[in-house]
Amino acid sequence: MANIRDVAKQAEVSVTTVSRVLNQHPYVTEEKRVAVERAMEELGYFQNINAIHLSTGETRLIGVVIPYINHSYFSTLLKGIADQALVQGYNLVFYQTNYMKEEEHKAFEALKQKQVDALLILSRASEWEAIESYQSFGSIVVCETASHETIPCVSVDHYEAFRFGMRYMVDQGHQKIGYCIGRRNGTNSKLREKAYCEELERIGQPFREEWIFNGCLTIEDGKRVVSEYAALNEKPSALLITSDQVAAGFMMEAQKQQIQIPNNVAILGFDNHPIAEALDLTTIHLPLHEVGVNLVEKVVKKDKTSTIYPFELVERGSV
Amino acid sequence: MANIRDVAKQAEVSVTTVSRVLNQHPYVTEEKRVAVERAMEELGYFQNINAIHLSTGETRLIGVVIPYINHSYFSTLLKGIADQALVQGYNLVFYQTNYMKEEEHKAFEALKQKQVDALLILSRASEWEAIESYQSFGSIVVCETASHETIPCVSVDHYEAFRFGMRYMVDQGHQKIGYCIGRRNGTNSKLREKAYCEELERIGQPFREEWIFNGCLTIEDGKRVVSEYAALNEKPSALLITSDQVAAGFMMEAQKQQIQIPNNVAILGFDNHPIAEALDLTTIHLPLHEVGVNLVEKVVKKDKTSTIYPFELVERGSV
DNA sequence: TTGTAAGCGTTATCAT
DNA sequence: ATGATAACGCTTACAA
Repeated sequence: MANIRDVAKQAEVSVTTVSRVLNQHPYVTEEKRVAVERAMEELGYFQNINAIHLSTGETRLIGVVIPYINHSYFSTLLKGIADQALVQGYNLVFYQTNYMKEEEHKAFEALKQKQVDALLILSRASEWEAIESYQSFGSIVVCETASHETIPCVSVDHYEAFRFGMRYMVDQGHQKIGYCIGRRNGTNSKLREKAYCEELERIGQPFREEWIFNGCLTIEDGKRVVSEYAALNEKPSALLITSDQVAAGFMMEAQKQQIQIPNNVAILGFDNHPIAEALDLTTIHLPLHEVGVNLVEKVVKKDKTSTIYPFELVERGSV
Repeated sequence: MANIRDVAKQAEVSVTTVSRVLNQHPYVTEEKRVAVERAMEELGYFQNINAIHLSTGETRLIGVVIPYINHSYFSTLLKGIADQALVQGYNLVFYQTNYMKEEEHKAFEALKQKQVDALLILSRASEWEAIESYQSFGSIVVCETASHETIPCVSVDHYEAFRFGMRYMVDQGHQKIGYCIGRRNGTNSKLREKAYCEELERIGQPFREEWIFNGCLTIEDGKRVVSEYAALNEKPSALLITSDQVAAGFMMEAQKQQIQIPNNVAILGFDNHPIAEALDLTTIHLPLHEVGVNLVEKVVKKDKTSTIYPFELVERGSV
């Protein structure tokens, strides 16, 4: 484990000179450079990155706060993040939180302790205030529709997307509309609930608690919803499902139970995951990969502005 | 940015004492502990983790080499890894490689430079020799069936699983069997090809290149294979598909094209992803979450042994 | 039980 | 162009 001093000694130069060739600074003669390079070779020298981190106060590491690491929505986002991190020469450290504030807190502390230069929060349980109090330790960007005064956000406009979905269903002649949501008390979800209520009001329909299916994240959840739906006395004729995975689970199970889509119930998914095309599921395309890319760009540039990405309806056969 | 010396001064103790309370060492009186804690409070002190890393030579970071971050097989593995890392108090740094040796090399260098304490290689393009040459810098575990002399491996027995799948198809009366594979030249894939050829020989069937579908990773690939299959003059009556995602893509597209499963072609998937149950896909269950957990346990314990996990047939309606 | 001081391996400032 | 030397902030012998 030779260090920079050993190399300097071996090459008969100062550590500064070694550091200079290491960092390709100008002002070092070809002669010395060669000597240093030979010494490094001979000693099998390599840099200790932690010493560099300590000295520079930078790590070129971005922390990513993510509830579930193998969830289709998040892993699409992640792909964009990872692709762009590669481009920018950053590495990623993952903090899988399961929406536990305690785990999110660990990520915040990592920023504070300079384990990472910056933080990307893909979804959160913590309050804005908690995040705000850590901003002085590094750049933080949140993947959320809500725009905060001082914390930059990048996301899709989930409120508008949902409202658009509602109107689309109404335009197709539906009045009795329910929906499936991942985590009802999440920020984006509250936005969607707001859009839902507003549209219901607009078309003069009552709010029916039992038409909101909560905890919908996976294919299995979609299957479960079919049973819940089937057990309903009064059934909605249309369902907005905020994840194509869940919608897919619903469709596959519905087929088994002879529930016809869209005849018995129309389905609108969100994401435009490949599974949607395979199942001929009408869905709202969300540019998640681009959001991921932008998240990294913003956090690296320390860009304090927020960006909202557009969504797009993809009409197929489920509505 | 107060440091440990500032705290020591403020509390009127030595830095060692501060370090002791920081690391909850014994041999520090309640009185001093309180004084130190007060000083830390007053100064808003927090540790700089890079200094700790430099000093201890440890980071409690595990590097994960992964080809694609949003691929169902890998993200299931990842979930197990992340869950266990949480338990063990390690964080994860991701090196998404797209199977580029150059990117894998970066991860190896990170280990060498002590950016991470250990490395988990979920799949690789690099040679064994390359990996071997980095073993002296930290614990490395590879997720692969092949057992290497000195490099510990944890995986499912892909050879046996595939062979079992072949025999199962044969037992169900199939003689004309093809298969879909992700990356034909991967280690696990070669093992599967070996099993394939051996079984073909056993039942006296010729090897048909055109019955091997390569590059099958996603739902879309499964769809594509349906077209390729449909275009075949002589068609296999059974297909082993080494990923449930691909199998799902195949099944959904097959249904559109009125190809009946299992009547026209029997399908056997691998993984037992939730999508398999939803589609009534017969599949071979691979305990990927457990593999992920074991990968972390092994790398943390510096356990040099290899472990192979059992698989299990899940019979449903596609064969 | 507490403290002094020597690392850990860099980078960066300031001379020369 | 090159080099001393002081940070960076912590841990850990060793001494007391």
